[in-house]
Amino acid sequence: MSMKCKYALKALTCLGKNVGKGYMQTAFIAESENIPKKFLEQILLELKHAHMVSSKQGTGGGYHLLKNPKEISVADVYRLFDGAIALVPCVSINFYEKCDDCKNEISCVMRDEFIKIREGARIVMSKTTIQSFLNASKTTKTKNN
Amino acid sequence: MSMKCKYALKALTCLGKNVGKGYMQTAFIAESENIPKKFLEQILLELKHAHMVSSKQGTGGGYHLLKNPKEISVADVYRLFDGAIALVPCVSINFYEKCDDCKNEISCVMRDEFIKIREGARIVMSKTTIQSFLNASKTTKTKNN
DNA sequence: TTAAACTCTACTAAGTTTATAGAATATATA
DNA sequence: TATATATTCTATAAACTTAGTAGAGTTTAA
Repeated sequence: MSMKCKYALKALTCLGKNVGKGYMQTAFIAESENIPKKFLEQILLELKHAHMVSSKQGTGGGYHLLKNPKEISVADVYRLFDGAIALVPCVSINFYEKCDDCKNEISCVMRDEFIKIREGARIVMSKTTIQSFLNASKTTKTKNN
Repeated sequence: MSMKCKYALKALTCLGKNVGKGYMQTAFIAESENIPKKFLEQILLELKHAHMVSSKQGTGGGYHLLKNPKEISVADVYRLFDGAIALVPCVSINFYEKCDDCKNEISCVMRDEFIKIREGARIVMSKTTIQSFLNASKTTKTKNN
């Protein structure tokens, strides 16, 4: 996973703690999550364009979640920043491409197995959401923090 | 997955078809699997250094599998060429590294979830072996080939 | 009017990927 | 022994990706 994608997940989780409390600024998220501010600006903008967050400019502005934390999965964020979950493009659901080196996709002996691997990853990445991270912070974690 | 890793899996499967039939040459594998020959040479050499294949130089030489196809998993080959299966280094079993941006690993709210995601991928990648690909080629696939 | 804060595009250094090139070494066989 | 075959090993390079940085512009509240 790229740093960009990881930063996005951290930023979304940070925003998830603020639901119902108005706008949260880039500078605040950057500092609390240890993310370079200018880089985070780009990331939040991409999340906005993907309709995961909403923003307001000017004094008192910032970002807030546009979706329920339960409805933003690691799979969604991964696809946005890093692309396909599948190991090879020819078994990708959302980023399908023909493999350059494959003569015949139907007769490829690896394809069916790669689909199983994709499903293994896809299912667990779809089940894990921003809410999963928020739940973790409510248990023992906060005591040691 | 890198092309290098995919080529390695294809080469190993090709060698798997030849078990008990002596040596198979790089040039033959390159042509039947559509892999650039000089690139494949490097890959086979790495597989040799990892003790997955054995080789013999000179006329009539080539490569053969050193392990049972059942004992070479996609996870093994992936780790050799592409490194960690985990999405983030701090939850990797074989390639552990501290995350630069994490202040405290214990209190990280994403870690436990990333471990679950790693297990989803790791288990299915470990179950899938060169034998799995060989089995696929024995069923309907060969008819359409 | 000014300061705060997001918006947007361009750029860049470093690292990775996907090869290619060529010389060296080992082996079988004529 | 000479030759062709085939692996071994290291170096190099072009293209692409990643992880940012820079800076000018726009919107908003006070």
